[in-house]
Amino acid sequence: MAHKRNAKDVADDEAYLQIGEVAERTGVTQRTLRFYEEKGLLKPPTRMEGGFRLYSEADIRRLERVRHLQQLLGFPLAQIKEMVEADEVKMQLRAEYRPEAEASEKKAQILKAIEVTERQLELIGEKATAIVDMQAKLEERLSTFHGWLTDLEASSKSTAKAKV
Amino acid sequence: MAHKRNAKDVADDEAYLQIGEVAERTGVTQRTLRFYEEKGLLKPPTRMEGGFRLYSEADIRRLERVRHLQQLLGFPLAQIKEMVEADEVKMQLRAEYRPEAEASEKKAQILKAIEVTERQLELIGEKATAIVDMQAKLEERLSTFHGWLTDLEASSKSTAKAKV
DNA sequence: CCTAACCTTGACGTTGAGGTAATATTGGCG
DNA sequence: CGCCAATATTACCTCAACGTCAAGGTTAGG
Repeated sequence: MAHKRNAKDVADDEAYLQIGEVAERTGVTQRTLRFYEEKGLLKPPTRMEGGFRLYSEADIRRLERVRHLQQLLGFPLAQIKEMVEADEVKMQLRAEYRPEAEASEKKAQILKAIEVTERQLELIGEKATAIVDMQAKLEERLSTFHGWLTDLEASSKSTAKAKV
Repeated sequence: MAHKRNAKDVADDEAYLQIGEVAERTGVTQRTLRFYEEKGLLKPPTRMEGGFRLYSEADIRRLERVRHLQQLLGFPLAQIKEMVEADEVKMQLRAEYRPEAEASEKKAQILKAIEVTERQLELIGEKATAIVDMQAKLEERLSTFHGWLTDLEASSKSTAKAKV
């Protein structure tokens, strides 16, 4: 009940997935995948001759980072794009990091990565403190309520005692 | 350059503000104020005979809670509405809390408040952990990069020494 | 070669969160 | 009073982030 199948031609093997499979596996609609690509959140995947998109595991990991950022942090896609791109740069760096490379060049790259990371931290920072504050406030209120409750039970018990 | 003025009639005095003043004071546009009202995020303020809106300090505090939730946490207005309403319920409770009231009734109210608060915590909880995790991960990476940097400087220094 | 299932691009629709414009009232100083 | 800034209401516009067709190309088993 499915004519699709092994779409491995590009570099042969490597387990590429078509858009439908990705959609099913990740819960993201095909429309959204194309949309994200259009918006630059996902880089254009490789294609078969016919034009069918073929997603690599790396593509899927990227997609999942996007979704994570979007769902849990609720940032606008433009910002998410920034962050994912920054991530990509850092990955790049990690991969290319060889102690034998030219020192000055490496230093520049690392400085860039530091800059990018600091920017990301900045973006997240205020939200983080805000949300943690909020959480604390709510927990405090909750315990206040629980306090009232136990007060209440204590007094009702003493009332009961008095009646007996 | 402004014909507005003391709009105190309702219960006389109390320092009500017209929409324009609220807009200026809070940085929220008039359109947004009306929009929030329409969406139930703000309760309809009192009006003058002519229909001009008059906002109380309480109205403004509510507005500021809304903005806080929206800007810093980025929740959709529907959820913000939920939360603000819940807050209102809790405030109500706090105000009405008199140890002399009927015990069973009070208990029910407190239980309600606890339920509402727990719901809010639930909404926030996962976001909180996610964002804090994220922050931690970024900070870890940052220190990794700094580590690389100091490694680099150390080795360049030793190279220099060797040359001398 | 046929055909079912899958995919492509393109265009238009929708919902959330407001902005902008037009027209009608209102409020209060001179 | 008369004027005119401030408001109210109504209606349409925008932008983001997709949803939903429509019309046709692609893939691969039979």
